[in-house]
Amino acid sequence: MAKELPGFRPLYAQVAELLTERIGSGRWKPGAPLPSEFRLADELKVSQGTVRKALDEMASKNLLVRRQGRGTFVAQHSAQTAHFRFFPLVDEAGVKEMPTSTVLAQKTGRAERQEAEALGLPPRAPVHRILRLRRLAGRTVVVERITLSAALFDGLALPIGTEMLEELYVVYEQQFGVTVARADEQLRAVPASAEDARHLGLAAGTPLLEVRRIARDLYGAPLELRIDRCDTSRHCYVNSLD
Amino acid sequence: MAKELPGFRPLYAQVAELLTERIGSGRWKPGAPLPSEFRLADELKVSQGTVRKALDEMASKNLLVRRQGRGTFVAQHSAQTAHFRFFPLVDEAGVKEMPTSTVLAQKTGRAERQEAEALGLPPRAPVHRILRLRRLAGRTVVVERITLSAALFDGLALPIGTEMLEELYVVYEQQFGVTVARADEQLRAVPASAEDARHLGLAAGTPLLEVRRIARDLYGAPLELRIDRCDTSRHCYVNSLD
DNA sequence: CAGTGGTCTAGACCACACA
DNA sequence: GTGTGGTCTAGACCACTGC
Repeated sequence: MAKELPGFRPLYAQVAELLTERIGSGRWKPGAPLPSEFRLADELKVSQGTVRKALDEMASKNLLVRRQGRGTFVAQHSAQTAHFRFFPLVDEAGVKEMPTSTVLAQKTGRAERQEAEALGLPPRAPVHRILRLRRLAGRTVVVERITLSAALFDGLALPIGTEMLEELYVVYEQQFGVTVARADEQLRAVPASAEDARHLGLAAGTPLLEVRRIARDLYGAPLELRIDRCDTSRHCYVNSLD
Repeated sequence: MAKELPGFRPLYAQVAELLTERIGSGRWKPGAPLPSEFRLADELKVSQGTVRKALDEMASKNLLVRRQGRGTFVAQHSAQTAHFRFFPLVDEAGVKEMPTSTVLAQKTGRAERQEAEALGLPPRAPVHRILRLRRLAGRTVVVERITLSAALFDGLALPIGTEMLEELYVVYEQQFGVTVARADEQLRAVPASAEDARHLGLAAGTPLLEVRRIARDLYGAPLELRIDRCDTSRHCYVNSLD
C-alpha cells in the first residue's frame, strides 16, 4: 500500500491531508462527526492504525476533537474555546476573564499597502475596517483595529455601539464558513496616540502593548489583520515557551 | 501487563515518566544516547511499540532528539537551539539574529519577596543577581535582570564586561547540570526608567516591552527569574497561537 | 553489512457514552 | 448491549547511518 518513492510522504500524512481538505471544502462542517476509524480505514484502503495516527495528528493541531465513546468531531469555535486559545491577556492574579466587546465603527474602504500585504490581497482591494473596544472587569483595556477582505467577508454587518456577546471568530465560522486555525503575532511597546488615550482613559504617550496579529485558516492563508493596543497596567499578555 | 485500576495512567505515560526521571537524575546526561527501543522494551517488560510512544511523546516535548539510523539522544542546549527556542525577538524583516551579551554586574544578596515567590524559595534566601545587556545588529536592544538561587547555582561566576559567547542556558546545563525545559512569560508595556534609558540610549519614559520570564526544569520547578526590558523600535517579539 | 528509528498492519482488550 | 476511541502488543518492511 505504501509507495516508498524518494521524497514521498508517509501514508498517515497523506490521509491527514485528504481529511483536512474535506474539512476545508465544507464536506464536513464544524461540529459534525467524522466516520469511525474503521469506516475511514475501509474507505481509504489503509489500516485503522494509520487512520488513527492521522486523526491524532489533526487533533493535536486542534483541527479535530476526539471523545472516547462518542466519536471524532470537526473542531468548532465557541466563545469559550476562541477565548482560551486566542486571548492571551490575564489579570494580575493570572486569571483569564471573558472580555466584553463593543464595536464603535465598521467601514469599507480600499486596502493600504501594509494591509494588502498582510492579507495577501492585491493593492487597493476592498476591505472592511472595524474599530472595537474590549473591556475586562469593567475597564476598557484594548483598542482593537481589524481589517478583513470585503470579498471574503461579503455582507459583514456588525452591531454598532452595543455589547457583542459572540467572539468574532465564531461569527467568521458560522456566517462565512471560514475557520481561524492559527495566528501569528508581533508584539511591541508603543506610546498611546491621542485616540488610544481617549478610548482607554489614559494620558497620550502612555506605554501600550501593541499586538499585531494575522489570523490564518487551515492552510495558513491570512484571513484577518488585527492590531490591538492594550493597557497593561492591570493586565498582562502571557505566553509559554515549549 | 497493564493495570487498569480507576485513575491509573497509561503504560506509555508511566514509561515516559520513568525515563524522564532517569534524565533528571543525571543517569543519562544531555547529549548521551539512550538504549534502543528494543533494549528498553526488554528491560521494562513492555512492548517496543509502548516504548516508542513514550519516546515520541518525550521528543515532542523537546526532551529527546531522535535520529533515524543513529539513535535517540537526550536533548542538549546549544547556542543555536537555546536561541531559537527561547529568544523570540526578530528584526523588522522577521529574521532571528544571534544576540551578543555583556554582563555588567553579578552580585549576591537576599531574595526580595517577589523573587522568592517566583523562584519558590524561602524569604530572604541567598540569590545571585545579574545585569546584562544584549545587542542585535550592533544596537543595545535589551536590558536584562536575572535572579537565580545561589544555593542551586553555587559558585556561579560570569565574566564581567566582556562579550559572552555562550547562551546562559548552556552554562546552566554544563556547569550546574540543570536543564531549562520550559519558560512562562508575562509581557507588559512600561516606561523606560532612567537606568534603562541610559543603557539603551533612549529618553527616560520611552515605551519598552517588559518580558518577565520564569524558566523551569523538566518537572516545572522554577530555576530562573528574568526580567527583560526591550527596545521594540526596530525589533519585535513574535509568537504563534496554535 | 548490521543496527537504528520510521511506517504500516493486524488483532486484542479496555473505558466510556448512549440508547 | 453496541459502537466509539484509547491502549497494548507483535511482526513486517523500509530508510538512514556508520562500520
